[in-house]
Amino acid sequence: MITIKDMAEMLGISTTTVSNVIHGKTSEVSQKTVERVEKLLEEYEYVPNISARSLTQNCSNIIGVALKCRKDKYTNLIMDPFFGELLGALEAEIRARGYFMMIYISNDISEIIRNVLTWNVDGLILVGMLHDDFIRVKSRYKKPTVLIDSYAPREIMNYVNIGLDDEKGAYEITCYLLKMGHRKIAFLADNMEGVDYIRFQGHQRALLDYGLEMQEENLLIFHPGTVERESSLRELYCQAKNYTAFMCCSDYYAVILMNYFMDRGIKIPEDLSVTGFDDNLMSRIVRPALTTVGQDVTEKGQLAVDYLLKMIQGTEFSESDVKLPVKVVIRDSVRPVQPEESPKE
Amino acid sequence: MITIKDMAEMLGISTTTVSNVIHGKTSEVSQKTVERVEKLLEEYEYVPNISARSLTQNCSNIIGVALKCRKDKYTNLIMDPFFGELLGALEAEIRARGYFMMIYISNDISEIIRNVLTWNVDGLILVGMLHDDFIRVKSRYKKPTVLIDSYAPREIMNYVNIGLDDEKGAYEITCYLLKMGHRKIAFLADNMEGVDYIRFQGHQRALLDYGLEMQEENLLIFHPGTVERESSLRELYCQAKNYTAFMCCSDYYAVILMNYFMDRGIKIPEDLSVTGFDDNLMSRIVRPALTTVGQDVTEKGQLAVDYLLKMIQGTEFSESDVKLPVKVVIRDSVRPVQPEESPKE
DNA sequence: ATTTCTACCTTTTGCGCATAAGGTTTTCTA
DNA sequence: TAGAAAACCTTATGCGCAAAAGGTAGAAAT
Repeated sequence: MITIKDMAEMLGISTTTVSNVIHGKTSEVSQKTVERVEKLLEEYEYVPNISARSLTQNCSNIIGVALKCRKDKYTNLIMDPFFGELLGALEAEIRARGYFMMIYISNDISEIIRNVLTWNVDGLILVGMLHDDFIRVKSRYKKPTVLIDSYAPREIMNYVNIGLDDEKGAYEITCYLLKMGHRKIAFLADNMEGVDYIRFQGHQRALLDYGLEMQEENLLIFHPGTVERESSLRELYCQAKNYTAFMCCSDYYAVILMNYFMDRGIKIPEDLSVTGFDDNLMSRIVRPALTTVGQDVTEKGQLAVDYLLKMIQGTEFSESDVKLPVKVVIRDSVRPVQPEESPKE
Repeated sequence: MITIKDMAEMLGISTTTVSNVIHGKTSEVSQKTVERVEKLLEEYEYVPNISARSLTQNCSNIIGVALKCRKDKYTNLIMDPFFGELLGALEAEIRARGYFMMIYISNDISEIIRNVLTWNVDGLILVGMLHDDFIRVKSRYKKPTVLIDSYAPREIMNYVNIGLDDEKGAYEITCYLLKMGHRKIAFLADNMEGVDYIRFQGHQRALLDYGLEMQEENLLIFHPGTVERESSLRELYCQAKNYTAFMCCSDYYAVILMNYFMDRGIKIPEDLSVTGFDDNLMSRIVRPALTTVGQDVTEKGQLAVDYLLKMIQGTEFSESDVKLPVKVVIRDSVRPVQPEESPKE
């Protein structure tokens, strides 16, 4: 690793001059000197030491990305492909903008913030956080922050939230189910906060439009990491006969459930219809292909980075809550049903 | 952000004393002073500035992870869930060991190495690299490096390679197909380098054991990012009738292909058997569930980090090529066939 | 009573970089 | 031809931290 000082000594000039060449301030350096320095830069493949630069500039060029994601408890694998997809989109955009990406897969926001401060990270992207995740955050945190698919108290930090029009997505896919004749619909969610709650509201609105009311027993909540358990799935299986359709808040849940049911003889969509949310790779790959709510993950990632850099660079903008459009993607996991038809055994 | 200097001034003591308390060198500081400093550390939530520490220590506590992965060209999404799974495993282990993780999704190793030097990264984990990826690397690169599922020239860097016993895995799954009566087997790979080539060798060995020889036309190569194309899939579809089984070098390829075929009326496994490699989430979720070669991704990630830290800390060890065990996971995508039976139309 | 030791501090230095401030020349302007 | 300006340098400083080296008391050892 050659340093500016090394090169300055080799050429018998000052470090300032070398630094000026590196930063293209060639108006202050003679053509001849520029060439001599550039030759060395090439020859020794100079790369700046960002730690040092970060010290003087008080910024690091790092963007921290924190994922709270469905991660297998024992194996630590990221199971839901949605997160991988999003990560790819974020990474591409962050790099394209000349920044570095540091990731944390955790939902301990205090820990994340410690890391962020430690590294003097320029900005933070939080994915999938809920209100409760923020309660342990003591200090008021002031770094530029963008949330994706999250729900946070406004008091604690100034942020832009990038999400989907979840209410509309849930409304529309519920309408689709209703239009297909379904009346006994189970709503399967991670929790009753954050995006899942918004989706629930959309679901309810659709029901009301059809003169139905949400019954409490139709709301099935399985916290992250529990739906995969045999016991949870068996419980769902036992309840399946009460419904003609399951509306799930993620493709991941939908697919897990669908397979468990199918393995036990429930025919989908003949006996039971299932819908997802996200439109990730899985929904296209399972059979029957999953009817779900589609989104543009690439755009989500790009927008997140875009707003974050605006905040970092101090560009003015007014949005603080961006809702990306959403559309129902009809595939093969829902079949029409006579409204009066009761759920099959 | 409070600094050591700030606190030293507030207490009217030197920065060294504060630093000593922070590092637990309390034998050099009076109990009373220790307490005064600790009170401030708490109160102002001191976090060290790692950029500064990195400068003095000449190490950064960052581990760089570079993925060369099947990424959708236009959307930049990471499509193969295997990478997400691995990323989760790596992140957990890296953090558990007190390091930070910086990721690059790219196959431009020169660029990666630039980043690594710039950040003074302590070590590097490269995933899925091939020999050719290294040709543009000019300088001899000396940082501790662990490769996962890669194939690199030994001259250019000193590394530990973590992989699977690919030869055995391919051998065994081929034997399984042969035992089931298959004789016309297509071998579908990303390329003829790296792990895919090793897998090919295992495949060939199995064929030889059964007195068969690999026919050139049975080797189907689709470079990353091309197999998803309609034209590639159609080409495969046209060739399908020549085979009774497709052996794929990844679950991703297998699943893509399976679905395309099934959508066009080919019954799997009745008309055609398919096998994968990796055993990621998809293989469990598709129907028919995919018969594939299983591995322990968590262990792969843990071992990679483990060896990397050994290299970083200078612990002696002798391995330079670790092959993790592999086992055939039999599911539902292969059916027995009469050896004399010719491929179905 | 002198020396040695220990407990507890501080001063100083430097990591690599950026930049403010300060020099010379040489060239231009009035 | 004096004075200003431009062109091209250098010196000095500090970011936050760690650690080597250098104190200064008072207690213990000789």
